[in-house]
Amino acid sequence: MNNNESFAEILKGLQLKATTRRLAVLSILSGEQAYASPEEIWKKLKRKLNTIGLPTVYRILEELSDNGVITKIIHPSRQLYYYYCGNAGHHHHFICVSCRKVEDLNFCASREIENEVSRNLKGRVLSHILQINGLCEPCSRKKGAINAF
Amino acid sequence: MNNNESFAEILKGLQLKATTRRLAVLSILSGEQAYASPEEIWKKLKRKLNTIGLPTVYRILEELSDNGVITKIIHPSRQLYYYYCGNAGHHHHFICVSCRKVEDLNFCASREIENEVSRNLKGRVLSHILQINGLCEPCSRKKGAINAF
DNA sequence: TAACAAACAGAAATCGTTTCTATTTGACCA
DNA sequence: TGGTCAAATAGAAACGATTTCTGTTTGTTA
Repeated sequence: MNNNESFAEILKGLQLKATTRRLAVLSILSGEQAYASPEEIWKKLKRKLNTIGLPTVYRILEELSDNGVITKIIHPSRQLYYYYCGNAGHHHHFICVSCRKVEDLNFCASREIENEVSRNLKGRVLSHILQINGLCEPCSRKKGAINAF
Repeated sequence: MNNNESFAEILKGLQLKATTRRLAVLSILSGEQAYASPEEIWKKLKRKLNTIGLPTVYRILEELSDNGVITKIIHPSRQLYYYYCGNAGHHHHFICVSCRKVEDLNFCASREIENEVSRNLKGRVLSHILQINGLCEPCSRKKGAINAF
């Protein structure tokens, strides 16, 4: 239960109680290879815990996302996806409009954005979303399906 | 009715009938200084037309957006905003998390994105969303309201 | 262990968006 | 210019993701 201990410390640092639900959410997200919707996460949680409500999952994901423990991304068909980014660092995503696979991108333009905003708008950047929609390599070989959304 | 004539031509080019509703939507969006939600646009339309349904507005916005006549942007609180981009060219947006004002940014990283995606993922870029969330200059002077969403 | 605030379950509400069906409108042609 | 037909629309209803609400349970701290 090494993981659970470190998760408990993360939560403690955020002044959040280390509850069974929160630890279970972190445990599932950290084992996730890709992205998952609140509902998908909820379904996996139900296998581990006797009971857990979908509203609870939403609340926990929101808390963790607000605190930068996980990241929320915007999928074009408007469901929200989350992923664990504990030590992955800030990066962006490529979403295939055909098969809906999500891939990581190393590219980040945060410095240019920061410059542009402070120079021209005199505003303050809190966060940014960069998301690329396109066709992944396998899908780009196939025909059709470009207007998937 | 100069505008209406050119709007009619745009629609004709897209093989869409130049209906009263579509022309009215284009007329309103082209006069919009900022961004508007489907519902806001609908409310303005109701002043001009005796009847128009909200589903009709959604459908028209979707059609125009699909055809690149207008652009859809994603607001963090998940409402969709649209703006007329007839001759404005491709650009991105800064959204103030406090007052929700939307400002244009000249910055665009499309070349870097293109490079990154074709080199590392061997995929094909169709579109991208870059959206910066932060505090606009007036709001950054005020206190609080950072966690507006 | 007791006490209290925080977290939670489950039901229900909310709200943006979409679907469905009957009716109307615009484009084309005689 | 009027007739015809497919496209477009109104209005009601459905949908589905997310949030709110209330009473109950859980974790923390002393």
